[in-house]
Amino acid sequence: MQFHQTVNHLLSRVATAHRSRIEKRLGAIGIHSGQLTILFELWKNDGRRQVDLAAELRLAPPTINKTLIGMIDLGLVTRERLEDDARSTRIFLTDAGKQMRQVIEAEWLEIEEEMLTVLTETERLVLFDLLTKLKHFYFGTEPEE
Amino acid sequence: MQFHQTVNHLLSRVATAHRSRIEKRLGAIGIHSGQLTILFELWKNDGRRQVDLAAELRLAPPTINKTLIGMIDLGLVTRERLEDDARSTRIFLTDAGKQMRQVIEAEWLEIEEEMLTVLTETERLVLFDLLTKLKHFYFGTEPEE
DNA sequence: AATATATACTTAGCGTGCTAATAAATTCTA
DNA sequence: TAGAATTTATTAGCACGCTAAGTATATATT
Repeated sequence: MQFHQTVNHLLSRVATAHRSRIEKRLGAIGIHSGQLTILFELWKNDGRRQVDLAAELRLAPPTINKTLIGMIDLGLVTRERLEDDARSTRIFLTDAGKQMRQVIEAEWLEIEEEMLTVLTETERLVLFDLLTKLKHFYFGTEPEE
Repeated sequence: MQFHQTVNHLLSRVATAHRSRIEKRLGAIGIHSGQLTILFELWKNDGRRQVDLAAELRLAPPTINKTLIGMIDLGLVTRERLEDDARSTRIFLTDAGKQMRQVIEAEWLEIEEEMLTVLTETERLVLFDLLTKLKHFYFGTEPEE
């Protein structure tokens, strides 16, 4: 059988290379891919609970927790216990975390453009559509955003 | 800006979910995704040097090294110093490593099918084509296999 | 031949993902 | 209301990716 000719395998290899490239580009800014994933969520909706971030991103609670520790150290976010439920914490962007958006936005679009140089405009749209379908498969959702 | 509407972001999220799913499925067999990546290469071409595996897969030498240690522990491969160059080692599949192929082959195809249930036959082919182009971008190669 | 450079593997340490197990707080239920 | 079950965050520990630094061997240079 041709393992190498499965979407499975192709996606795996491309994904690793993709993340590696993103890490390298973000590294210059002083940030990591997992941190960015959370920043994206907070930029969209600040002050979420950890468990809600985890659920939204389909990541395990310990993953969120560990990444947040790094982000607190970097001064990107703060944590606050809820008053009406001492189990939970809310995560808030600091000014630094908010301002980071400008720089990352530019970098993110550059990465996007570079990656898509090998595709035509039509192919980009098709790829976006197909990845969206896969995301719905993995996330078990209907279109939302 | 809509970060969430970039291929970049979509690919990142899908990739994480994809790997997570693969890990879960392979876990039942007692193997991990990084190990499988190397197995794929060895099934195609046994007895490679570590540095060649790293180059072929675009992974850093320490990554290969660490993963191989786990595979040796599992009894999937063996390491042998080259006689004519004591710096290098060749990696050989054990019988266990060879026989593993049967089980994984079946599992791999199942995962492939499940993932692609959300796509039509045409979409599958298009996705394969687009991912191939991205792979060439990241790997810096022309079609080879 | 002696030194310098390059190559290959290894070790140490980090971020991102996971599961399992703990601790604390809340909510449910009998 | 007391005890049980659930929820939330955390800690510990693993695999997989990376870079930086170290060691050993091979090759080039002088």
